[in-house]
Amino acid sequence: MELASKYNPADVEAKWYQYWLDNKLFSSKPDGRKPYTIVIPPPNVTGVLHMGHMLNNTIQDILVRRARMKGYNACWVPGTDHASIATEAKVVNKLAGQGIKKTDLTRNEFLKHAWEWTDEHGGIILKQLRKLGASCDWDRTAFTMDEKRSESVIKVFCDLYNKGLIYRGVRMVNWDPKALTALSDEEVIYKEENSKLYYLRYKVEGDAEGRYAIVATTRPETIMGDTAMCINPNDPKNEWLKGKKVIVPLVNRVIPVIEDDYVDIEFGTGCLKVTPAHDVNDYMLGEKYNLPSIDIFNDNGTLSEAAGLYVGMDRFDVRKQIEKDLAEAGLLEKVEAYTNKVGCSERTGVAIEPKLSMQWFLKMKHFADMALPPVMNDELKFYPAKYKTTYRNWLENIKDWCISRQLWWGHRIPAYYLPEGGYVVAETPKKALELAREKTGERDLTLDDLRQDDDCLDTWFSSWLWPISLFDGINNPGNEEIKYYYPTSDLVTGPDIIFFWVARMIMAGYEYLSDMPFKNVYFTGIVRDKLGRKMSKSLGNSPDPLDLIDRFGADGVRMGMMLSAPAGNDILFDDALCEQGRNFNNKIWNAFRLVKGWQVADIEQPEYAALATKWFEAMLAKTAAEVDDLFSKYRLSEALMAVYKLFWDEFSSWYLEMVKPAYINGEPQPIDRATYEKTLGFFDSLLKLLHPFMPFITEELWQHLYDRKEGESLMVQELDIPTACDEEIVKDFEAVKEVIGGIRTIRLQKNITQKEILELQVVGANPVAAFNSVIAKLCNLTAVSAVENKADGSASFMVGTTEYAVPLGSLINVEEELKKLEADLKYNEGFLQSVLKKLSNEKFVSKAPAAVIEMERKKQADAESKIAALKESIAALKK
RNA sequence: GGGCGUUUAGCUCAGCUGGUUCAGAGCAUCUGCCUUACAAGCAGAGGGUCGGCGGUUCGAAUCCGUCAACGCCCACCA
Repeated sequence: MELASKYNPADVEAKWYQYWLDNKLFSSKPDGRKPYTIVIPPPNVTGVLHMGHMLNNTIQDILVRRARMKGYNACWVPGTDHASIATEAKVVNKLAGQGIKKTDLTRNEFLKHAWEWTDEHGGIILKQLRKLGASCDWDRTAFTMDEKRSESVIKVFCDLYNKGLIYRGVRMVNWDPKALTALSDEEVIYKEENSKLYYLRYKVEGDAEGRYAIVATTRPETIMGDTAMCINPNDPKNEWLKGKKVIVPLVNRVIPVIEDDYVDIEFGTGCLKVTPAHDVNDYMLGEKYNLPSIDIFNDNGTLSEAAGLYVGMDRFDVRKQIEKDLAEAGLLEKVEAYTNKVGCSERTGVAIEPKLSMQWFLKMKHFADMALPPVMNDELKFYPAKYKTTYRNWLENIKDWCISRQLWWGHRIPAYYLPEGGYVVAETPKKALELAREKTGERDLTLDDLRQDDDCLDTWFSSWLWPISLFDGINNPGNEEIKYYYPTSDLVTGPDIIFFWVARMIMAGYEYLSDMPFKNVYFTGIVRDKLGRKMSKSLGNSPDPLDLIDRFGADGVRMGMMLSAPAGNDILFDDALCEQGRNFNNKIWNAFRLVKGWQVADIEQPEYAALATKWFEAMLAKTAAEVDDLFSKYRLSEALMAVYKLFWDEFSSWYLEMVKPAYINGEPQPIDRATYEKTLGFFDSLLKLLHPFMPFITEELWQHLYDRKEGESLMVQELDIPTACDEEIVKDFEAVKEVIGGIRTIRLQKNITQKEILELQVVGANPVAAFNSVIAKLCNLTAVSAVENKADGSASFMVGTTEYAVPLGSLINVEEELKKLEADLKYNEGFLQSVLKKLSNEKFVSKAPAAVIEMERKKQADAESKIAALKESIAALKK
């Protein structure tokens, strides 16, 4: 078999992915094994893959593949989210490009366009995930708006309504004037903004002296909605305003001065304008003091007829204009620069307008009470655990969830209004009609008499059911799949959606299955560029994942993602990491070429090879145990690093070099069968350990390792490497490595090539005598001999307390050697001094534990013996 | 305003139930090698008073206090 000297991922990745698909290796059905389940955080249906997805899905795939190889029935369920606002905005934009306004379309016409868009762009992202190697069970691919999921959502809405947990009412909500819909509190992002604080003059009605109160506001454009001015009753400087009435500037409306200690005496002038329709706090004051409420805005953020002034102008244009007009009218005291936080829509970015409107809400207290304890007591674990605090904070201050959206793309609220007022809530129009007839007592009511609510539900109202609805657990409670796969095992997601999604899934889980939706949550970090900046389109610092895969191979990119992605820490992404991944692939590839290139013969196994296999077996066990442990702690990048070092350093640089057959007269020698078989076995184990991280190259090599049958695959092999490790040989071998390193250093310093054969002398007892054959092979030695005194003219070094010497005859430079030895001696004497100082400290000796003191004594003894040996060497050189 | 987190080698991080696994890893750097698997490589080497200060202790990267810088989350100060 001929293999190229460089690994080419493009040659094999598509082939093996298709092979896995053809053999249905990703598919999962309930059986007698233990389940391991992950539900994908559903990406937006029309989205494209970005680096965050790469990280997230690489982690999920690693977990799933590992679980599969550990004997679990692994099931990774893929799907997409309809992303109500985002998708509707895209469709509206697209239609606008064709000169079509949404308002010109009927609901059904619009939905037709939206579905067309979805069918056209939908699922691209899932196709892209295949390039990454994602081992999802694609037959299970779901969509939050497909039939089963939609049915689940409607069912749950009705159920919660019937339980009295959903109510409808007029409340102050976050209004997005661009998307023209209400938003939940979580969808509002507060951004710091450099704005201005305007000081306005409110003249006091009937004041002979023409006095005025000064009100500081950031929103002068809302004065048309003012229905009161408020002062703090305990504010002496505004005492004179008590009981007075003031005149709203420009508007000339007379409004009362009310008193409430909500007002901060220190802020501005201590006078607050009250605009109940456009500020949450003002709304509260309005309710308390029964103030009228004047809604001066249209839904799109322009001023309404009710404003009286500036009608039809945009709110921000009005702010500029009214500043001028106020100044001209002499009603603007001053303007100060001011930084404040402005709530913006998460999706459209525009400033949120608090707005009174009729919406549907879900009572959250009930859910919060269920969802908090399991996380706090670690039944449901968060990695990293610090997010428990964040979680608790939110749940302890939970507010009702505004679940209605004034959008068409989504699950339409199953509420039906009756001709005479009132409404019924039902899963289907037919059931609604029955209920309506019951409720009204009118038997001849028809469907045409009922009008379904126009709003649809918040996207998250469907995603919160995801771990349940994917297994149809809402529509078919207790079905075989939900019983088998639920609760799922791990959830991998970003901390940015801990409230939106994670918390709410936990709530839904306890509400509908009385159990957690997943056992562990792994929060990934945010992918940033190497300068620590967030990846964004506008900065242009986000690489195209598919381009990266082309350049480095999927395995290389996967490794690049994982190398610096400890749970919860942001990852600073750098192409160089993928390059490291690619290089590693090449290393694996070449090691394989070496091994498969050997001629095998039925000859006796050399002693060094027997030792090498015994040692590597121990290293393999040790690393397998370490990797198990790291996986149990979700420290995946460290697990990868452990395997990386095992393969590159221990296997390639040490083991293969030890067992590699020599060349004689330019002719490669065969390897003995025993070592060869062992080596293939090691390779097999290494491929298993590596497979979850880099599935493609490992499958390719595994298929070449032995003759495989059609349909066989590494991805379903059992990862069953023994973890019992021979610690003794591992420890001994560390010393062997040091001895070999010592000799290599001598070769380098003295410019002696590897081809020149040397001799090694061990002064006194040789603690690593058992490994002489290994040392001789790797260092090209004639012999390793134990001596009383080393030969004259030799270069020496110490490992532990043993001195090793390489006789070099005339090659040795006495001056240089002396210098080196004396420096060594000086260091050891200094070290001994510090140890002695410690040991002569009475407090230390009396208080430190015996084991620690024993350790110090051993240090002392070792240092003393080293010093003696060094002195001897120096004396010998000097004579 | 409240809460959380971070600060260790040039970079990214581990170590933080106090003591030879305590000063580590990978990458980068430097030196020597185109040695018959691999220059996307091999063999070596250098590099940090563990953010500052103070305390506890025989002993502190590790525990306590404090200051500083950076980051994140939450909150109705107009």
